[in-house]
Amino acid sequence: MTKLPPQFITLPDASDHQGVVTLAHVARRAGVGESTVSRVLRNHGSVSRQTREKILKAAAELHYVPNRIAGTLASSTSKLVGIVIPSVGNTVVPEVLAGANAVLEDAGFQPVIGVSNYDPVREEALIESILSWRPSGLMVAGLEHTDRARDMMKGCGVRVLELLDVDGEGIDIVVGSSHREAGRASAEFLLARGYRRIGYVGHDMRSDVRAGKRLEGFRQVMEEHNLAIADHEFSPDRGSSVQGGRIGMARLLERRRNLDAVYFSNDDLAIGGYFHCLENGISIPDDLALFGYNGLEIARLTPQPLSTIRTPRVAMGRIGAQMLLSGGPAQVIDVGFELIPGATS
Amino acid sequence: MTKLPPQFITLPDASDHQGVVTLAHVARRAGVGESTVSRVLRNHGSVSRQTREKILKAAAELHYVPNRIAGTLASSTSKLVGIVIPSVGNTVVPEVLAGANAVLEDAGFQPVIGVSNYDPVREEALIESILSWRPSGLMVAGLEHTDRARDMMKGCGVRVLELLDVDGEGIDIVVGSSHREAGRASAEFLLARGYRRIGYVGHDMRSDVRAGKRLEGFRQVMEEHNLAIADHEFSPDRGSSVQGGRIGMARLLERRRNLDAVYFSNDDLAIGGYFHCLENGISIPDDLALFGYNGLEIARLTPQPLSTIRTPRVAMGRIGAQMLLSGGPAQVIDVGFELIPGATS
DNA sequence: CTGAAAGCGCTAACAG
DNA sequence: CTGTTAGCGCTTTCAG
Repeated sequence: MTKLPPQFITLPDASDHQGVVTLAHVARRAGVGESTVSRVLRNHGSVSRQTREKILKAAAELHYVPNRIAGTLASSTSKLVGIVIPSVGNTVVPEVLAGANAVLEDAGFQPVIGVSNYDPVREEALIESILSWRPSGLMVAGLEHTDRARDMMKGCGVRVLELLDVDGEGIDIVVGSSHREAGRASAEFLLARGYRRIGYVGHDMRSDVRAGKRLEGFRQVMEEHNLAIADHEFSPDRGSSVQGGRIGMARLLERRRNLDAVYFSNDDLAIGGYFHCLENGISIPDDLALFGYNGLEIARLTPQPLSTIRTPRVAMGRIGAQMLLSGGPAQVIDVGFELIPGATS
Repeated sequence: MTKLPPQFITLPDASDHQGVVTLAHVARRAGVGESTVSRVLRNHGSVSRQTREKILKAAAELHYVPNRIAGTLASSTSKLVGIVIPSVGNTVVPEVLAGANAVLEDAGFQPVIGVSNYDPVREEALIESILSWRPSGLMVAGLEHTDRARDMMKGCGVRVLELLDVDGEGIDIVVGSSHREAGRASAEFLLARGYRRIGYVGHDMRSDVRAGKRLEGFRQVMEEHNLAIADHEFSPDRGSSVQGGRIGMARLLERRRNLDAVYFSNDDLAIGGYFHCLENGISIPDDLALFGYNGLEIARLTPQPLSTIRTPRVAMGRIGAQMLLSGGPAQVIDVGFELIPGATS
């Protein structure tokens, strides 16, 4: 129907090193049609050995780099996966990311990431922004999102993976562990060892919902034993911080000298608390027991390994990514956790 | 366990189309041309208040999410920035990333990342892969790359930022600090304090070139004083590891009981070594001095803060990203480093 | 096995 | 201020 005046049809000159090399350049240089080049470059469809080699040679000579933007638009199948993480500094996130990334890479996917900084509103904006790149999957942390964020994730026709937590309602695929149960297990462990006057050192609960769930579980068990957390101290920091644990610990002990155990919202804080004890000659676990969460490498290598709970973080990322790409049904996978009794309790 | 919502497609007024809402739908619904919609949605060009609102309303009603893939192709200006990092687990990378990400986000850019795992060949592949998304900038770690990787970065017409190191020749923009100088400064510091029998505990030098440069600088100074590193131990781990430092330290001391100081390739290893000493009653710094590299938070919060060198990592990422986006000339920025005398030397 | 042609959804001149 | 019209570079029928 529409025809271009012949004089406007200027096939790109293969020897033209100015603009970017396109598939058309390769085609022209190899003396074949564009579609054939496309077939060869994607290893799709059958092409004679001869032309294939001709094309490969031309592409190499021209230093051709395919334009995936164009490819994605044309095929409307993207090799992009969106990832929204709460933070990069956190020790947990990198491990989950590493597991996921390994799978994604093997499958030829490229992650587009956004960092929400534990802010749901920011997360919402990032999700929208990332969705506009038309990824074929989206990974987010946790189950708590703004209403609009949930709506977008539900309605965008893209597979969604929610990681790290199973306590709540998911959108599509959920891979994580129960933080409430982890909190319960921690309390049960400490109580079984005879500790009764237990304090808590945590960080900002509003931003780290999962730490809040652990505390909730911990409290539940205490109440079931007609006990309560003796005192608590919250570090103002968002997320983990050794310094926060150190200070929180100092403050807590200043107020309560009779505690026999302290439960920390995570290992970073616990290590801070541990250092405080080391420095102040507080004997562990005799004077005071410590319990963390995460199972960080460093916490297992201190002179006295920290009692803590570990989750299979790398596996979480791996499994999640596999499910995201596999096209299976929506489901929840609880990867569980492992309580590691250390020398601090 | 859970079931997939029966249908994703929620198009309030999908009179004639299947699939996702496009700009054309919005245009039709608002009764205007596509280009007008485009103008409004991008806040570009002038549109009457009336039609603008009509369009915004239509877009909202249809839950329109723009397709940036199409936009990028059409305008051939991408809001993607490629980032290739050696690892996610490393403490250094997240901080640089955080600095860079803050700038990128403010400017509306989305990072596409790849993890090379300290493997130059993998890095090369990632660079090619990421370049195929036609980003408007590319950030990589360090100055050492395969020849082909360098060629691609030079020839792709995209601004390139090399981070973390300035000892060598850069491609375009370089933001980092001198590792050789850091190594030299470390040696000078230890020598000035009177230490002479100095051992070294490091990790795989071939993968972490920058650690190798530090060691080189350290050795230079030793030689200038007619001294040599007494003994060394290499952890097989790629990158940092507390465990590696612990084991390396143990092995080193087994062989050499007369050392008076140990230089570590980074703080993670140094902390491992420190823990070994704590546990084995080795008095620091009287029996043995320790020196690291990185200035990690945790290394400054141990009962005895570690002597180490710190670089402005977040600032590095920030400055680098700013330069990458600003369109300025190619240049090298040495952000310097700070030697932090701790209590371990 | 290969090429021609019709878009993918959006932007960017141009006209009006 | 607004619509029309070509493409962006690639994939994908669909003929040959």
